[in-house]
Amino acid sequence: MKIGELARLTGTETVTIRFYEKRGLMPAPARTGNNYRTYLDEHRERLLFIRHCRGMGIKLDEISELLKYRDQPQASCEMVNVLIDSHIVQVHKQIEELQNLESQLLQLRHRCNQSINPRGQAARCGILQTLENHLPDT
Amino acid sequence: MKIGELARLTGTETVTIRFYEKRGLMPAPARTGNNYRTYLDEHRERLLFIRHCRGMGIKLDEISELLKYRDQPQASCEMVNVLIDSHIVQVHKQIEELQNLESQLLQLRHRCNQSINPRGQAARCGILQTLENHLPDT
DNA sequence: TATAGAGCTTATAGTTAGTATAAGGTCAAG
DNA sequence: CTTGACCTTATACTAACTATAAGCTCTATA
Repeated sequence: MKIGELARLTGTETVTIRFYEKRGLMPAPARTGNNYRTYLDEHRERLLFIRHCRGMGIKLDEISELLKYRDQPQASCEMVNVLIDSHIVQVHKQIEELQNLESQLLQLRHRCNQSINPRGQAARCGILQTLENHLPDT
Repeated sequence: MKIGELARLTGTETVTIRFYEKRGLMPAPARTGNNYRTYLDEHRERLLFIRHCRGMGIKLDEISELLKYRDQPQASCEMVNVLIDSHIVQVHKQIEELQNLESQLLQLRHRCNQSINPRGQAARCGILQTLENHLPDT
């Protein structure tokens, strides 16, 4: 199949497929006489694997790692667990940081002080003043 | 003060200060005879404003917007509210997406199947198999 | 047969918010 | 007089694409 069909089958942009090839995630496929890339089923499976990983937020470098294990069935899969575990920790940290940020933003938003700034002048904007002097709560 | 002192006072790298200048967030300051940048208190205040915004995850383009209102005290501050509100919505969406991702990752992790793959061979790795075929739960 | 449109090819630049590196000028202290 | 800290500029790199340009190939239709 040509790159367009592979793209359709996997929900991937053709440019992204070529990008993965340049990054070494996808092998350079055979070419037809007119220099078009031709893909086989194994390419589609590999690409789906990559896209599933991306859907989990796994980085391309880490996906390269995973592909190595996928390519060597006899290898130990211990590192796969390690990789996923550290990814989980990372995602959890991100969530906590964003929750923190959200509560700070909500506090900042409450500084709007519409009551004492009825004309809505920037000079008396409680939000701008807060950003000027310090972060809320600190 | 020179750039190094400004950097120390605001907890910003000197390169970042120059970067903000190039991006138009910080004005080009006066230069001494030896071509060193010289900053005043108003520069320090502006930079702190920027850093506080960055601490809230606000993008540089949005900070440029906020600085415009900061520079025009008579202007309406309505857009400030709008900007912060949309940022809050955005952060909330990110949190929800990451929570979704986390639960998917946890499910993936449970596919490890140590029991039926005691040697830990990649060929029987439940995680790799799951990534191969589909995302967990879908 | 000419041409329009879809699809393929490559290369390059832009996105975010810096960070890293190189190569060089300035200043104070030892 | 040289060492070290500090300043200057410019360029390239990060992640994972996306956008753009310029050009080739194939098929269908006028």
